[in-house]
Amino acid sequence: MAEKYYITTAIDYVNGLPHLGHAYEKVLTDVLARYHRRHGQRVFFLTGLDEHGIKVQQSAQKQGRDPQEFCDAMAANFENLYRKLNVSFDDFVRTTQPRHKQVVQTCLQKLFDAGEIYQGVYKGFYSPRQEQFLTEKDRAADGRFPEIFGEVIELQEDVYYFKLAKHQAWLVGHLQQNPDWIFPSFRAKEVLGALEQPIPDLCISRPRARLAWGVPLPFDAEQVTYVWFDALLSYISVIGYDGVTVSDWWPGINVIGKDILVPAHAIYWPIMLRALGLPLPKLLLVHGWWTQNKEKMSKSTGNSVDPLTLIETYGVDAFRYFVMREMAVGYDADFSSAQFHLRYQSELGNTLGNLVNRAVSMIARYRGGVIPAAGDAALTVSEENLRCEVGGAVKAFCDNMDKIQVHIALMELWKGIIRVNQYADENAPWQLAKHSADAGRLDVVLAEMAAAIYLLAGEIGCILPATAENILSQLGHLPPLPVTENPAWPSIPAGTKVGKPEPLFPRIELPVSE
RNA sequence: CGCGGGGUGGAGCAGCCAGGUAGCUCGUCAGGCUCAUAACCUGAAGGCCGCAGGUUCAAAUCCUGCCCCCGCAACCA
Repeated sequence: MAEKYYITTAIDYVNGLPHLGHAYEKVLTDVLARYHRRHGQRVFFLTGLDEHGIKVQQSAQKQGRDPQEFCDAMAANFENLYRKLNVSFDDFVRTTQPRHKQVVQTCLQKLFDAGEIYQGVYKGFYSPRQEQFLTEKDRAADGRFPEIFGEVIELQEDVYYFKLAKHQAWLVGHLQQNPDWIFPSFRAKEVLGALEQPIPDLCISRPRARLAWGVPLPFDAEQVTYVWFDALLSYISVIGYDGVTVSDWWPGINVIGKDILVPAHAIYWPIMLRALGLPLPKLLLVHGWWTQNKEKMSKSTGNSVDPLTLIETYGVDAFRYFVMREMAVGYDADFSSAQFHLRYQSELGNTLGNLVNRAVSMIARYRGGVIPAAGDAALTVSEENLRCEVGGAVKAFCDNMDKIQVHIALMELWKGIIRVNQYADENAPWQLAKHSADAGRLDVVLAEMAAAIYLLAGEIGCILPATAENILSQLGHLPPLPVTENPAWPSIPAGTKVGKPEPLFPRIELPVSE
């Protein structure tokens, strides 16, 4: 039985439009899912949306819509983007789906019965105008609450709490004993830092009167669950959890942004799972943020990047390539459209696109479009070196993908692509074509180039699925190859006819605004 | 002394956790090629890897201190 690989993205909150950060996370997760699939593993890839909460309820109200209607409309934006990004998710969870809500209720009841949830009170400053509790952070410099909150009153509510504090020591121990549980490792330091302070129990409910848009508590119809308790369970709800057994997909890998590591995924989530008697995720893969001109992206400063515009201009694979290549997994990276354009032009167009184009063109021109069959006997040291080095590039690609170093994996893979360009120049098939005495040699060189590209298309397909398909189609509709560390040199069936040479990444004029 | 990240040839970045020829894209200079998307290939110039100590046969990489830059927090259910 093939090894299983379960991976999830964070579920995005629908109260806003998807941006570069959302797109990046989905592509990263998709790349890992595709890699492991092509590696022969059984993969389940889950993404989805977080749709409950006060913000959604208020936004829906403002538009005079039913919350579910509002969610459906917003969900379409996300799903649309992810489909355009070629994100190969196996399921799409929405926290408003009955299949999810049912599991949330099961978990709540189970934890309530086990004494992990108890009733308490919450007291704080409340703004009726904004319909929200205020915190110290909301105070202006003079200590008063800003005008937009209107009259602020002190309010007390009955709510339910989930016991976090009693699990704190255990969690610290887990982090210390499993330094690789969070990737990159420096993120674990932040968690341990946060855990040096005592953590209060987590309030997990709201009175229904104030917040109707949520999952009702099974043991108190006047309350609904709030925030993370609902959202985090999406990682196990749709793969199957009945309160006793969880689907064998679990545990999996949770891919998240650094903003939701502490406290949600590194504190609430493991403690929830422990209280439920379930294993912790295999890994928390924490990625960084995109900045623009070194500043945090935000709608208010008008510097947010719209992935859809980039996809329309450059194509989906250009976008996927850029975000994978530009960001060192785990760290922040800066987005610049000049850099995007540069990578498109040089690495995609000149290095990869042009290689495929020249190879297919030569086969068309010199061999009537049929990829020549060359026997192994005719091989020279030039082919031996090529095979060795392209094979090395594939291995380096895999090694780095296994370590989730996607940016390095791409760099290594590109060394293989460059090597094929070098091979072409080294053997100059356009010269061989001038003399009939060199016909045999020309066959070998053209076949070798085609085979090398065929092999590399397998790895390319993990990152750039549409491009890989395009390459295989231009090479005569070859079937995709699996990805392995030590691949055999591929053989192409005799008589395979190449397609019409089409540039993979046509040159694009820089936008005038640049 | 709050927590964390960063400071690497002209630009932008990898490499650092698992010490051992300083890598990638662009730019510059010189040459080659003409199959190909004005693309491709070769060679060269250009780095005291923020500063100062320490460990080591060996440090961009580990340890200590300092200087800049950037995020996150500072009783946010």
